[in-house]
Amino acid sequence: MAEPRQDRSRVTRQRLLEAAVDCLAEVGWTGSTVSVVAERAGVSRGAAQHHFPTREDLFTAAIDYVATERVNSLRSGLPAAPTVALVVEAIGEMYAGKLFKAALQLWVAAASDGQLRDQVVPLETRVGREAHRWAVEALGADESRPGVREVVQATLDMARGLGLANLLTDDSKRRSRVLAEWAEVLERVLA
Amino acid sequence: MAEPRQDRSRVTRQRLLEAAVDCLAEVGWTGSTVSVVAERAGVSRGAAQHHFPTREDLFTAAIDYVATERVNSLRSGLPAAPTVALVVEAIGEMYAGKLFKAALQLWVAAASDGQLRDQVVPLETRVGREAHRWAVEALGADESRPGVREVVQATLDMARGLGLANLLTDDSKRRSRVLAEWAEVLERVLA
DNA sequence: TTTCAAGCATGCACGCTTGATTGTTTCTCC
DNA sequence: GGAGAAACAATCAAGCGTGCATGCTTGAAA
Repeated sequence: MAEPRQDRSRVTRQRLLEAAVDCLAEVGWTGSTVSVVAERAGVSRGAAQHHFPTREDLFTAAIDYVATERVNSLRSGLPAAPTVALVVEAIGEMYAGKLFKAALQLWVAAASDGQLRDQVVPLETRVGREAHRWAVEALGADESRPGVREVVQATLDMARGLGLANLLTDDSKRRSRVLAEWAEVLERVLA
Repeated sequence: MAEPRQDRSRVTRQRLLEAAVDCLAEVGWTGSTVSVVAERAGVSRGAAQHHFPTREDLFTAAIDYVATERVNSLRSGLPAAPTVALVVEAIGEMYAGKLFKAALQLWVAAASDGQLRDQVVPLETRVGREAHRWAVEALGADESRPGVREVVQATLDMARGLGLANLLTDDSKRRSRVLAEWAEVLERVLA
């Protein structure tokens, strides 16, 4: 899809994508109808249809948007004094926000939709790789030592699990306790 | 809902519930229409409607069914010689099967459906509690020691995260490596 | 055996979403 | 300033899922 020429168009397009992400996080995949997204974006359904002829077009773009935003939030989020505890906490936050909720909806929808799956899987592996690299760097981990790579991955997987637990109820208090304890264990392992 | 009088009825009802779980795991929440579930169960749509007048009735029963099945699979799954590695592996399996996939669909659907959420949350907390108790017992962990409780929870959360990663692609090889490494760490922590 | 209720099957109407078509406004470039 | 394209708005037909209403079949009790 070519880059639009008018500024107004770019704005509308951007608003549609952001609205799509918001809707994904709040009303889920099937709840995010074109009408709902358009209304949230403050544009008419016809306008949405102009930019994205089909619903599939809209959400393939939205999936890309979610992936890049998640990577961006990684890049800008490295704490100044990266103690292990702070890094672990940051990883926890990464799987607790709106973007994670939106991505979760996409994963689950993609699990039973081959078309969508082919869109989501490559982007998700890319995000996962970036997150891993970020974590290794932030933790100052030496991946050449056996087991270190797996423990870093375990940290990310645990954060994902905590994020999932945080989906239905506010699990932040428990998450903090678990992450704090994990940070101590992780620090000993990495030392 | 009263217990049906005829055996045939109980069988049909059971088949519908099992089909509902299968469909949840395979085609997702919105894909699991009454027609699809009924066809999979080998009964007509009318029969399904007789047992569960509305779709909501069907899936409220299915949610209960999933919860009890998950608890049952816990109870029957304790390894004979519970080394830490075996227990961790068993926990990993727990979040890799069909029941987990079905439950995942329910969680995500419940995230944007207040009605469903009220059904799912209490059952899920119960399953979580059972799983935690089972893990503590199987690991022989001493929860009176500070931090032990959190580490056990972290193990379960990590398994949940790994299960999520296993949703779109076959992640079993990576999971085995991560779990094996974590088992070693966990053993040292619990000692 | 008869009878009646439970179990089961079928068809229809309603609401919703999507994608296409057509008409209207706004911007850009000549 | 005007022509033409891009952006936006409104309406229509088609498909799908649900719920209801209506018959038919089976089994158990009198």
